[in-house]
Amino acid sequence: MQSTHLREHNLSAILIELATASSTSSPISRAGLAKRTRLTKPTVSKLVEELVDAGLAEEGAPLSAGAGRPMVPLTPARGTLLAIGLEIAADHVACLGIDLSGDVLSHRIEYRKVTATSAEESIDLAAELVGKVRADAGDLPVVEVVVAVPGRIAPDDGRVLSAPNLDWTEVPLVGRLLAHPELAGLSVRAQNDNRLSVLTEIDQRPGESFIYLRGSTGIGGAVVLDGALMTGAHGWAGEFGHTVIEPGGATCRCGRQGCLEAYVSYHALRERAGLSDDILIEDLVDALALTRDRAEVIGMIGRSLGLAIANALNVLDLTTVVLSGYLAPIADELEPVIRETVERHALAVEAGPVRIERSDGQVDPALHGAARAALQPVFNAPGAWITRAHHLTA
Amino acid sequence: MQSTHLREHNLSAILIELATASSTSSPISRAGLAKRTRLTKPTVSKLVEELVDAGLAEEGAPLSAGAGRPMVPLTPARGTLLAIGLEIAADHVACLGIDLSGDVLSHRIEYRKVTATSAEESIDLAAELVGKVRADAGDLPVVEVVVAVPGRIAPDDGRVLSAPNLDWTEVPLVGRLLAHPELAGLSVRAQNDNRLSVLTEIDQRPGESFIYLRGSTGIGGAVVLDGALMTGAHGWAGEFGHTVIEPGGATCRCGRQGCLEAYVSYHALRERAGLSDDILIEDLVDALALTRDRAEVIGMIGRSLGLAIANALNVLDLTTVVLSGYLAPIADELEPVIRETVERHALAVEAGPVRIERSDGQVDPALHGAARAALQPVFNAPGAWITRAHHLTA
DNA sequence: GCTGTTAGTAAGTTACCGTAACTAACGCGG
DNA sequence: CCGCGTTAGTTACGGTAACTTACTAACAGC
Repeated sequence: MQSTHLREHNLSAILIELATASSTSSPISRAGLAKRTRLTKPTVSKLVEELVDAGLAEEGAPLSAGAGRPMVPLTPARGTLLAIGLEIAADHVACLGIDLSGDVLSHRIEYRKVTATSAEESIDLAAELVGKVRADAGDLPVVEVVVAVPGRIAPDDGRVLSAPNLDWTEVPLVGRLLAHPELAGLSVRAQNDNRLSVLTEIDQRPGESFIYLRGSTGIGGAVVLDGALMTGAHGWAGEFGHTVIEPGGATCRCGRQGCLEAYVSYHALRERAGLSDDILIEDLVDALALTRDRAEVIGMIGRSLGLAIANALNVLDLTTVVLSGYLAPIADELEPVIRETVERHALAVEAGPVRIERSDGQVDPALHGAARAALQPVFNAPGAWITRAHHLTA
Repeated sequence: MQSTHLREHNLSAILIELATASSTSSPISRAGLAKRTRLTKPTVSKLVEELVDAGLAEEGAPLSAGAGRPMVPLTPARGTLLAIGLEIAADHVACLGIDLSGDVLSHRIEYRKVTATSAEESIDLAAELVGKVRADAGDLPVVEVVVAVPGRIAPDDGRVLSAPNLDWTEVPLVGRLLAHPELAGLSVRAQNDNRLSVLTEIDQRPGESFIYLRGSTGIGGAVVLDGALMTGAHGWAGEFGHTVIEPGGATCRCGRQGCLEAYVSYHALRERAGLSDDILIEDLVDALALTRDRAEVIGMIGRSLGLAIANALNVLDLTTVVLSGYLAPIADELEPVIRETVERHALAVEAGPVRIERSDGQVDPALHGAARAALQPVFNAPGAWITRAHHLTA
């Protein structure tokens, strides 16, 4: 490592610590940061000064806590920069602008059947929303734009390879977005919506390791190790949807047999119960419970998930599972079934209890996750951002 | 990070780069190290000088390669320190002493049925072997002693919780080793033998990500991400032996049903074919082929492994699988069967080919891995080792 | 022998962080 | 109400690691 990078590293460590502290517990002081980062007080003071000057951190009013001089609480600055999340989903296009503190500066959403229009129209609409959000926020410097798409994305150029729920194949998403004046000169990245959803969960559980399972039209997921999202060779580590839970079992839409999604995805559950496709994902379980015994429905979903989870736990040796999407509302019902199945199959439980928890996430985790992902450059390299922002405003 | 740690970090980076370069390709020069580590030439020169002075690196004779001044090749020093690996297996106790270059300075092995004697006797024998190896190597400063045990180990105090193949339960292995004069004052750690085996494979594939499967009495394994062994919450991430490949299937020794080990472990295969337990692990497949069609045997093993591998690949999104232990000699036969099973079940193959490879590892990977693990402190903190070694010799 | 090229060294500078000692601002107890 | 202990934060200074620039060393090819 070069000595120049040392400062950047420490600056980043301080800013991250500052953000996690003020989101999980209370604001933190310079002295507190010094303890956490193991840097000395003068060093922290100097770096914090730089962050405050650059509009990345804010001092609050001195706060007394018992004896001693009151601390000056530090928080991530509000309203000084803009990180933009975009979401293109089957039934809506949305744009969210947040600042470094995570506060929402603007939220624009347009409901429409994306499948009913061309991909180009949807992308143009998205670009339009970005323009409105930028205007709402008062033309703050933009860190990055991250787009959430329910499909597979080429890691090199942000091409959407395939997004079945949008009826998209080979759509040059990022390329077309960049062509719009609203996004000219910005850094734009595209990511799978499931992988972005988990970022909001990582915010809630800093530094933890867990398996994330999200039920939507399919079953998405991710693996988080020590607070870092695992990518894998092609960027879909933790996509549990096509884990085989029954060799030679039911045929899945992917053509294989016995996949998890062949049993507990929205489409599989709906079709096997003979329900119409007008039914909303979040109402699915309630609707199924009308046709059959609710315990039976929950049992079936829980056992299928349990098998997939058990194998994942065996391979990864983790102890926490977080249920999200349409699984979150029924997490408490599912928990005993999943637990029983996991304990029957997973070796890991011998070492201690497995925790199956409900995600208490945002309304739209993919959109929020995208916006949060768009903040990353600032947290990873505050110094670089400071010089960049300086050039942008000058 | 503190500025004091910067030097240690760079020293470590240089030493590691030096070791990987001289093991994979040819020796490397100061200028080459500067390019790889992105440090400047003067910085590298200074740090290399420190390594050479401390007996961690060696200069070779100048070597001309085309135009320009010939480079001075640098290699890890040989014969200046001792890292000790111990192995306690069902039929032998072995000790291996290597230096920083990986050269074997001494190898002592005693064949005996460890189950036939008490745990204490075996540990005493191991300590004795350590003494001999230290004498063989000429009383060099010892970095660390790492013990490979086929069982579960308490991470805090090196107690063996259970080692079925040794008939051990609750054996204070590290504690008793430390009580011997041959190991007085040394740093001693115990680790599972499968997890140590993979270290030799990591040496062969620096920086790669892969799944490692080792067939011995059970099916052990590990997950390697970017050259780093994944640990998991309890240190057994990648233990594929108890992955469920057939819900409600054959009963395993662990009490669960349908585990991989219930199908393709040494004991499972041997017992189902009605063979005696005198048969060696490496001869098992040949012996099975006498009772049945060889293709049938290979097919059965391959399909079972394939299911477990497919699920692991789905979860981890990796592309390389390395077969080791008794699986290595038959890897070429297994490959088509595993490939076919994996391609039928794994989603990851859609993005590219899955490579199923044979480990061309050492004769005794666990022992070599243990010795290599005992080198780690030097690579991780060369500066700390230098001052420590200075104290030891003074 | 000249030139271009690559390896390595030397001297001086920059810059980051740590140490030590200070001031600031509080609560508390006499 | 005034010191005293305590915690927060700053100032001044020094050490040290790495970078910059400029050099020498040693080769190949013409």
